[in-house]
Amino acid sequence: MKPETLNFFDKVYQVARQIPYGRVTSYGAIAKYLGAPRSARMVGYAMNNSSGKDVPAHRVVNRKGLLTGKHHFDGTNLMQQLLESEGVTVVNNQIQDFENLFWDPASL
DNA sequence: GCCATGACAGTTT
DNA sequence: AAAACTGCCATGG
Repeated sequence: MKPETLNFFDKVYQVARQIPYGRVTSYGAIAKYLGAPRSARMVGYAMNNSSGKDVPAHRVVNRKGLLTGKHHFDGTNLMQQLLESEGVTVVNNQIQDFENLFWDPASL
């Protein structure tokens, strides 16, 4: 990865790191916070490259609270396990009470 | 430099 | 209301 490329990704990583314990956020929320509400897909793309980083990708889900990125984790239910380990209830790859657990980066 | 892909989101049928 | 389609933007080939 080139240093310039990290520009966008790094921003995503920084925001993702700000996600409090037991909280979740959506790609669109992060993208919007970064000033690129249309680049929600890029956020997920960045997460894919977050391997080896301190980025809690398991706390980032789509706007519906669905664990769309669970496929990118090692196991099949690893992402769900991590969330449940933080006190987040997940059923059928979907976060329960998502609206209540939702964390907006603008809340900083 | 153009074509294809993707962990989303919003709009339309 | 549910499902399908398109738009968007950055990355990789």
